[in-house]
Amino acid sequence: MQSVDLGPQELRTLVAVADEGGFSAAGVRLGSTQSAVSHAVRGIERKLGVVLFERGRYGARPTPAGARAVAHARRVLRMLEVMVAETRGGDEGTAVVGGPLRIAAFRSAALYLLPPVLERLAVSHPGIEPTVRVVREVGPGTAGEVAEGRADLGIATVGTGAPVPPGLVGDVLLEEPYALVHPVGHPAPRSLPLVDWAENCSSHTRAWWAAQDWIPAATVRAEDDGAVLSMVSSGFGMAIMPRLSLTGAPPSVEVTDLGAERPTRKVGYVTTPELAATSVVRALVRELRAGRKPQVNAA
Amino acid sequence: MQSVDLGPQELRTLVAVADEGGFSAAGVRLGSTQSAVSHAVRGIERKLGVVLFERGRYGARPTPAGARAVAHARRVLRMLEVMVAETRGGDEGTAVVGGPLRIAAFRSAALYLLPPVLERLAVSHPGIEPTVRVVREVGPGTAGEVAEGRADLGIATVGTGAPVPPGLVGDVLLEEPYALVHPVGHPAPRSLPLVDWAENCSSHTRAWWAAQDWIPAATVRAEDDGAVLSMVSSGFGMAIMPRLSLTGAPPSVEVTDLGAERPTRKVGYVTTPELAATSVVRALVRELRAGRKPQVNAA
DNA sequence: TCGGTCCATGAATCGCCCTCATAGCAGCAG
DNA sequence: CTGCTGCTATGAGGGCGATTCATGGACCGA
Repeated sequence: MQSVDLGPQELRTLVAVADEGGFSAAGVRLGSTQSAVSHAVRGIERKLGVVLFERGRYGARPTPAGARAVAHARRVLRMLEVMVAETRGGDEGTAVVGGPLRIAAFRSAALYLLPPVLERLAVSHPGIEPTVRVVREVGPGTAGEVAEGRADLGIATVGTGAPVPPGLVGDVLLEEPYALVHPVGHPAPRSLPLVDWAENCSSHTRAWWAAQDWIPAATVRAEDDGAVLSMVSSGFGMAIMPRLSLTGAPPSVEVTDLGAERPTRKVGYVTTPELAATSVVRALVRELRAGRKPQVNAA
Repeated sequence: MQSVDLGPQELRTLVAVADEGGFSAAGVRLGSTQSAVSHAVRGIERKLGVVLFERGRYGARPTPAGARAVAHARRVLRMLEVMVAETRGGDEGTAVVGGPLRIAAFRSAALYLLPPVLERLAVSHPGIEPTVRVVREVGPGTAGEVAEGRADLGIATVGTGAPVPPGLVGDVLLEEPYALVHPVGHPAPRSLPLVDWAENCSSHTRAWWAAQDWIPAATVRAEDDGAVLSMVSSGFGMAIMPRLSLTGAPPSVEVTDLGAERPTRKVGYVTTPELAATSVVRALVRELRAGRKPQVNAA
């Protein structure tokens, strides 16, 4: 109960096992051996008094307690990194802030919303090295990536319920309208099949659809919003898409506003509480907010 | 530049040196020796490439970089604690939350605002062991305690400017009026000397004083609000005090409302972003908010 | 100059963590 | 059933980092 002390190497071991799905692979990843991993995991489990991984012939899977431990481990490791970076760099404001910054974003945000923001960030804070990872906004989505410690900040669509998931912090950046998109010059676009994609959270548009007096002739599913747009542009169908996904729309499609009652969705950022206080994340959030107004209007 | 790995013992060493103000005392606190501390600090400084403490004959004082490192170290250590606790205990909600909870509060909050809240907390979460430390609300005050990692949550008077200091999170719990307090039955209380105390943030009352057409005959300073009240009750003078400080006022004093234009002050809680996500802190905040309305009315 | 308080330093030591080698276990193919 | 191929578990031994002990140096005040 006293010697519960988890060192960075132990934390890294937990993360590696969870990521690699097995002790042997984790050993390789850590540049160490399977035996070391086995010893370490057993030691940690003994210290905590909890079984963290279910061992099977196919490797190791985290138990519920193990999953919690891994998520915390990732965060603590990240904090240690940040601590080193912020201790070295002078005081925020008087000196350079730098280091890696892992962003998780859904496809259209990564393609159209982030680039100008990151450009400004590169100017104001050249030391920061952002990496953007595109994540499907289904299930836990980008917020899940952040909660699991795999990303520092996520760009997420915020649902109608809680603005951010419990245990995380964040804010809404912009509210964007959905619009009808169809092949340019088509005489009766509403007669075309509706193209939809898995990520498209129908909760935003459901109320609007219910109020409509027409239903689409057919519905086809595409891989993602980019594919949807490409199908529409080739004349195959029409779609109801958020403005952000229409940023790079080719001239072969026409975008029609849906009027006053059009559905909208909110896009925001999510981060962990401990990272929200760090200067790298703060810098990015500042640029995100700075781009807020223009983005909304430009949409 | 690669092997930068700070273990829990090293982090604890940093914290101990900062707290104790010297290597020798830190060694004692850690149950270890001065030599170990010296070696450890030197090693950390070499790893980080930064001098963390100024050594002098009087001991060791943190450099600016050292202060940052210490603050981060406290937070990381706390995160490790939380990690252990939340990994062991089942999922929040399905299992008991428990463990120590360090609260910093100014005097009157500790005496009158917290007790009923902690009582409810003890009922709803018997596993939590709160400790309350009374902190002078001057300089960094309770928020400083939280920022420095010496407390998990602080009860603070929120100034007119930012609701919470940068890097921290929190919210306002109640807004309470100031009132005139004087010896019971005194014919002309305003002719008595005004008793004031160092903690009393005059920014709340300054505007009100400026609008008054009388000034006190004299001003004397007392140690704290308790001493002020005691001086007033013994007939020595009168005072302008927030309601919270008047909760336990004896019958020998009389409280007079200051009317519609009376000054008020806001009282809130402050915590670090990473602790705000913790189940223990969340439990306390829930009880604090639950007590909000009744407290305002009862005041 | 002495006695006290600090921190610094070098060599010896202790303990932890890792490696190596090996064992155990489950599936699968013959 | 046997041998092969993934896994993980385990015990013995070694290396290296952390701690200690003993000492030295700097500074201050009496």
